[in-house]
Amino acid sequence: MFLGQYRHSVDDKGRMIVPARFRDMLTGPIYLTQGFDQNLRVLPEAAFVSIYERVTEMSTTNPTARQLRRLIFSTAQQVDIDSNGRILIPKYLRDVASLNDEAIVVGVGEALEIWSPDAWETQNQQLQDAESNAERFAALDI
Amino acid sequence: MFLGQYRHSVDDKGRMIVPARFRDMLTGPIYLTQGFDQNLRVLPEAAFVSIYERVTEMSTTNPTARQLRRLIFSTAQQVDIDSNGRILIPKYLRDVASLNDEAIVVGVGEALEIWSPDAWETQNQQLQDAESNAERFAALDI
DNA sequence: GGGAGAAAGTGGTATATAGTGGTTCGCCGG
DNA sequence: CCGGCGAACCACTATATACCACTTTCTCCC
Repeated sequence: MFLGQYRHSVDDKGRMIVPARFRDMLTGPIYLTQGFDQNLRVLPEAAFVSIYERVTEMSTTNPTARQLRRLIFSTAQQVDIDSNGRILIPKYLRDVASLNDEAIVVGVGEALEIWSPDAWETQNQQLQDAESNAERFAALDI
Repeated sequence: MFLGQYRHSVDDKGRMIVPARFRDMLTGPIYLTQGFDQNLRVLPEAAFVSIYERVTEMSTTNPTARQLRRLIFSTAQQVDIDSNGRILIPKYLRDVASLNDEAIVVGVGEALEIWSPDAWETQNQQLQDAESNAERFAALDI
């Protein structure tokens, strides 16, 4: 289970540390994909396969399904953790998320998200809005 | 069952004592999450897992679900009790609850809450207001 | 009621490891 | 054959965590 948030540097080659807490949960193949909110997602094999299956069984004749499929697979990349615990983020994915020299890595349960500090700040503002939270949580009925 | 309230110091590394009364009830994994009122919640495993499952099964393509997932998981952390009976509260969670050098730990039945002294004072004022209590609690029909 | 002992609470220090940056080696292209 | 780019390796620095020692408070026994 991926939890918490971390700030890490991205060097000019696009290398970024995977927070140590997450590393032992990422032993198998890792998939890096474009997220839905100007961010990136890091998926362990199981999570990626489950998305793959759901998207694949969607109708080919549905234009939206085709677009979703393109979005997910054309931007996806299988990456490895190097001997120092880093992954290499391809240039085109860094551009998608506007990553420069720093990134915020966020645990969201079964996956990770990578954000530019600015985008995360904006996102966080929204998340800390107490009133909307009341509505969000109401759906959960905790 | 967690009952009562305690005042404890938080050192500059974010370490805080778990009141001795609560410690033997917190043997398994412990989860620290953001609460609903600028406070933190300490949950035993079972309680957190039930939240995890409900949030995880929500759709990835639903923006509200994504935000809810971020809100809950990015502000959560699995923590351990060290050999001295303390837990380490990550910086971002101390910020959420405005914790500096002291915290109030409150038992609320199946969980604990951690408050900054100021926030607790405000909360306590409300709780001690007998007249509005009568009205508010009447609506609950216990 | 007082004293002693044990447990709870606090703070500091050292060390392992996480994190960062640089350099070299190899491969591919010109 | 030479040059450039990319990837892996290596070494250093910073930080987090685990360990240790001390103080204070509470409880039990005399």
